[in-house]
Amino acid sequence: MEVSAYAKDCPSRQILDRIGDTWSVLVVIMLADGPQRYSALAKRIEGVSPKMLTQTLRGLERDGLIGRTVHAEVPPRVDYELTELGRSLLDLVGALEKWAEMHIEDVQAARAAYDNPGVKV
Amino acid sequence: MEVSAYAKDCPSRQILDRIGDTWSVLVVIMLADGPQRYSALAKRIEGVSPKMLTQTLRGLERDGLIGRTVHAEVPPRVDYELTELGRSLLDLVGALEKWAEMHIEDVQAARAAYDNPGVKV
DNA sequence: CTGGATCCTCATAGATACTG
DNA sequence: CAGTATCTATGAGGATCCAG
Repeated sequence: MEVSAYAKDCPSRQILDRIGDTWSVLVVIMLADGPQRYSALAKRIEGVSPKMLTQTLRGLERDGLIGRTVHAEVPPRVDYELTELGRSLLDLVGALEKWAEMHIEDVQAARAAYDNPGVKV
Repeated sequence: MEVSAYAKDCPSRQILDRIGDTWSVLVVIMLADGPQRYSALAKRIEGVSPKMLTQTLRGLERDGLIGRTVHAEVPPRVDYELTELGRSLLDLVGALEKWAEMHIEDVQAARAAYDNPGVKV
């Protein structure tokens, strides 16, 4: 079997690109608490710029993972919330966190060993 | 709760950065078949440059996900194989593929709808 | 054969300032 | 408030050459 990095139609690749994105997963996790306003997300997700937040939200919205609701008010108010599809993604994120917690020590130990070849040999 | 993109000590973030990497997951999947030579990997993974392949392999090796065996032969021969830790990652990749297969149609439909706002409204 | 070293370029993250 | 417009710099990644 051969694999192609250009197999863009590969489902896994598409999902991987989305969750591999720095901000997407953070936004999804934030929205797990319930609907949030743009400014709330901006505040809670430390280090994100307006540009990246908007870009991330648009991407998630396009993929049908989150919904966007504009309230006709002054001042403007926009709420974002997880769709059913988005919530299903939480299971995957959960599995990822679980694996990470279970194995992170092994990984870090391996890194330490790799970076300090001389020690304890 | 606040999240920080700079929470580099967050296990999930570290794992995400690794599997979000374009080539890492492909290499891991390739190695699921058994030990492989550098040149075999280079051939099977379409589009990867020697530099990126080496870089990816080093990263995976550093994280303890793959093992590297140099055979004292001429011509040189180097085998890569999954470690136990690496194989455990296959479960996670499997979960990801499963989610992707189950929901990719919804995602693609959402994208189509997003990209063609006028249609069927 | 394996892969290190170097150079280059193109994409994009991020900061900042501005607007409906 | 919720973004958009613009700019810059960083760095991921490709191509190439070379060495053990």
